[in-house]
Order: sequence, then structure tokens, then C-alpha cells
Amino acid sequence: MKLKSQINNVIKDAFTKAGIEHEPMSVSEATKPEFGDYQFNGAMALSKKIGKNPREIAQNILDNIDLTGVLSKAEIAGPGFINLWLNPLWIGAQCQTALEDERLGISIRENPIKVVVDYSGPNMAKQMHVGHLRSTIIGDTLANLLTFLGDEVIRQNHIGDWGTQFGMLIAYLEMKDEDGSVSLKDLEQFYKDAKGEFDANADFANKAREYVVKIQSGDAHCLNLWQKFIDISLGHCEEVYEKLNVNLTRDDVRAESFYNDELPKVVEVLADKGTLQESDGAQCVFLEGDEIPVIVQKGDGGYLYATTDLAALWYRAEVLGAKRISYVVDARQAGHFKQVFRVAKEAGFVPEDVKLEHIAFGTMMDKGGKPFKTRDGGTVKLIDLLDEAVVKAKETINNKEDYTPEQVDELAKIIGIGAVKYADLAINRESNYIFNWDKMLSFEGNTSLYMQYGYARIQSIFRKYNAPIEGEIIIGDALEHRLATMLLRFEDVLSRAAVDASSNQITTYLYELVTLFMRFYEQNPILKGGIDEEVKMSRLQLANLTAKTIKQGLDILGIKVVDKL
RNA sequence: GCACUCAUAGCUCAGCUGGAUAGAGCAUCGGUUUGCGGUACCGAAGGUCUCAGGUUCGAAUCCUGAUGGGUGUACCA
Repeated sequence: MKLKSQINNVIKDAFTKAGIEHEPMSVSEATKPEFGDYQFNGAMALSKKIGKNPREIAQNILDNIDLTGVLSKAEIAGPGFINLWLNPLWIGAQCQTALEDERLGISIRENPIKVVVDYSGPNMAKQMHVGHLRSTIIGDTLANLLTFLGDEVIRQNHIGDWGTQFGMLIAYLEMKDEDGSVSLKDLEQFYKDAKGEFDANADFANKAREYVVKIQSGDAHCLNLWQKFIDISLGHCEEVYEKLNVNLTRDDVRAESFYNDELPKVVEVLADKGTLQESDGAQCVFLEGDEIPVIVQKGDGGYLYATTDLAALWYRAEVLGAKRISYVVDARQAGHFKQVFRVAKEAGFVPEDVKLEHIAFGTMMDKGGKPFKTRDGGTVKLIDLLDEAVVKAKETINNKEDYTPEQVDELAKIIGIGAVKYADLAINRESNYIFNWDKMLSFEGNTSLYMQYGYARIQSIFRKYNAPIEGEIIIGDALEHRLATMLLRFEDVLSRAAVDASSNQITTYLYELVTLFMRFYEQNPILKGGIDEEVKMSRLQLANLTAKTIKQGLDILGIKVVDKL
């Protein structure tokens, strides 16, 4: 239900009837319940354009506003605000419609576009660490969200599988002379060992360098080893994706190496356009206003990540046909993407109408506000963090004796992983955020457990009331009215979150929804004695729609729900 | 040096295209129960939105400057 545009239409009609030629600005949610459900603030803005005083304009709009359908009441307040009340009959009916629909009344985009979401992007030389968490889950949420709204989403995992370090790694793999399944269990250690050998053993170092060249020139033996290495390393990542409940598969992988053949062409095209300049032996594009050039080819002839990114942009826009390309990458790379996007547009790798965006996010910090590290200063492996979350989640489960050990484990997984993801997604992605176990595993405040608890509580109602539900949703009091309105806002929230790629708009909404439901439920009994049958039916349906909305919202965030906690 | 970014309650954070008395949670203090899941709900207290100007009928939000923090600054990705 596109609630806001429904209300906007009513205002628009009022404008037409009132003979106001201007396009009305959009209504917004009322800041307080006393001010109604929505408010229209456009009268003040119009006052100068039309040359009348705002209250007069507001009165004119008010006189022409239709109060028989969507709205039931409208009032002028203050300098010219128009406060709007939704019609209880109408919102009741709309909730009913939503409840009967699989998609909860949320429309599928009429003009869907192809969107590439580039996220996760682990380095095959190392194990995934906490730094990959945000890219992975923010990107996954964006992809889930756009898919749900009807866009054609192409997930792209731009893994780092190319570069000088791989010569060293496969040379070391060969030296160990085994299939890799043992020594690659701990990539971090393997990398360290290889590096140790590289530094200590000149013969090995030479061989490593030799292997870099061999891979790049397509030597079968080396490529074979390299492939084996990548397969195992990617397998580690997939374990993490599985644990994280993230929808990335091998089909989504377009590695750096995938673009190898295109790299010389990128440089050629730029040279043909005349945008290329040599500087200190390197091939560069100097952008107007930027001091630092974009280097696309090194002095020794090698290519750089900007080159690969340009090739990838071309591939995504021209081959895949994307109209929106979203890079979910650490905010520190803002400068890089700004430049690469400009070059891509100016050189025509990407058509003008394609939207390129860097979905930047901040760093994960520890309690002291420092970048998140292990006690000895190393990076925290993502898999360890997730396992710890599950262990800690287990401690929060109260009546373990009600479940089998397997059920407890399953529950702990859902709760623990959900808590980590929710805590991250609930923060405005652009700011750094402080990682805090106690906070994220708390049942209080804007946490996943509060949502889970709310959801489980509703499920408990339906376990108790196991009979057919008939009748209509009747909006009887103020809390029901607010709850129903909140439920109908879901699509507006999702649309907005899709534009801004901001998951925290979804979490904020869910938190408000659950809070509102808890209040509603506190004051409006459902299954207690003395409740009128019609009212009971109505409230059961509101509860049901609330639960479905929570579930759908968390599903987009990639978080599972459980019926019992 | 230059560029980008952030600054909101003791703490952690919301605040959408500028709108009415700036909102939550934690912590503090107080209240609600013969309890449909109290891991809940209600209330109190807590703010010169870093500072100084400007634009506007109207600014936490937009612009300029200052201060303080973070990040980036050509052949790594």
C-alpha cells in the first residue's frame, strides 16, 4: 500500500478543485498523535508564490478536500499546517486487503530495472574478517529489498583472486605438496607461513615471482594450482555466507581475474579518446579538479584496481545491462569510486542514464571506539565472531529443558546471527559503529531480540486460539488506529530504504511497529474474557498482520524468525 | 598542505524531500500484575542539536567560516 501517495492524491484533487495551479508538496507523517496521522505543510510555502496568507490558502484547500474516502478529518493548525486524519473504515479495509495478500499488499514495481549490487568482495588470499561483515550484509539486504520490490537484481561478488600475492601462495602450496585441504584450513596461518618462507628463502621468493608471471601468461600447471587454491578459499567464504544466511552463491562470483582480458582494451579505449597521459612512466587519466590521477597502467605495464573496476563497470552496464550499479564498499574508498565513476562516464564505458553509486559504510569499532581487533592486535576472523555470537545467544535462552539439544542449537544460531546482523543494519551505515555484545543480545531497545520476542508473543496467541478467524478489521480506538496506520506505512518505508540503500530505516520502522503493538496489546486484550467476538476477530487479524509484517521485514534483512523463544 | 566525512541527553543511537514543544533505548528515580509470554507496559528527570554568522515566514537539517575527531592523499586492492 503506497499510503503516502494515496493521501497525496487527495490533496492533489483538493488543489484542482480549489483552483490552485501549483503542484502540491508531499504530505509527511504527523509529528505527534494530536496532530493527526499525516500533515500537509505546503500552504506556507505557497503563500509567497500566490501572494495570499498561508491560513487563507490552507482554508481554501480544506474547503475542497474530500473527507469521504481515505481521510475522515482535516484541520488547520498553527500558521497553516493542515492536519489529516485517516478514515478508520478505510484503513481497516486496507489492512484486511493486505492480510489477504501474500505480499502484504505491497505492489511490484511497474517499471523494474536491472540493478547490479556489488558486495562482500573477499580476498582469496585471506580469511574473511570482521571488515567484510558490513559489506556482506548491507549489500545482501539491498539486494533482497530490491528483489522484493520487483527489480531484477544481479548480485556480484567481486572476489580478489589476482595479484602478486598469489604467486607466493601457490608456490608455497606446491612446496607443501598436498591437495590443500589440510593446510588451507587456516588461510591466515597459511599466508603467514608462505610469507615467512618468502622472506627467509631467496630461492622460494624467486620461484614465487616466477609463478606470478606464469599464472598471468596462462601456464596450465600454475593455473591448476591457483584454481585449487581459489576453490578452497571460496569454500571458506561460502561457509560464512551459509552461517550468515546471505544469498550469495558461486554463480554470483565475478572475480577480478574475470576481467583480465578486458584490461588492455580499457587502456586502449582511453588512449583512443585522448584522455590518457603518461606520467612518470604510468598511464594516467587526469580529471579536472583532481590532483591525483587515475592510474590505469603501471610503469612496468601491470594493471591496477582502477583498471579492473573500469572493465567491471563496462561489463555491468553494457553486457549485463544494468541501469543502477551499487558498490557496497567501505567509506574509505569514496575517493577511488568518485574518480572511477567519472572516468567511466566520461569515457563512455557506462551510458549517461546509468546510476552509479558507492554505498559507503563506516568502520566497526570496539567499546573504546578503536577499530575492532583481537587482543593481540590482529584482525578478528568473521567465522570466529559468528561462532561466538551463537555461544552467547545460547546463554540467553531461558527454558532450555523445553527443547531438544538440537533445537537449542538451531535457536541459538538464529538468535545469535540475527542479533549480529540486526545490530549492524540498525545503524546508519555511513557512521562508524560500536560493537557491543551486551547491547545486541539484549531484549530491550531496538534489538533483534525485541522483534523476535514480539513476534513470538503473537505466535503464542495463535497457538492458544486455534480456530477459524472471520469477520472484518474494525478500528475501534486510538491505538488500533495507530497500529493499523503503521502497518500500512510498510511499503513507503521499503521504497524509501531502497532509494537510500539504508537498512536502518527498515529496522527503525520495525522497532516502532513492535513497540506500538506491545502497547496496543497491553491495553487491548484479545483472548481474555469478556471481549466481544467481533472485536476479538478484528484484533486477531491486526495481530496477524503485525506478525507477518515483522517476518517480512526481518526476511529482507536476512534474519530468520522463530515461533517460540 | 589539500580533499572527503562526522559532531544531537551521562552512554549508544534516531531524526526522511527545511515545518509545530528535537525523539528512542541503556543507566537513574518512581509506578502498573489474580499476568492473552512481565525478556512487558506507563511515568519522571535528563538538550544553548560543537561554536559563530548567513539564507528563510520557519534551520539539528541548506550555505560560509571556526574548532575538534575520523579517513583519503599516483604506480597495493
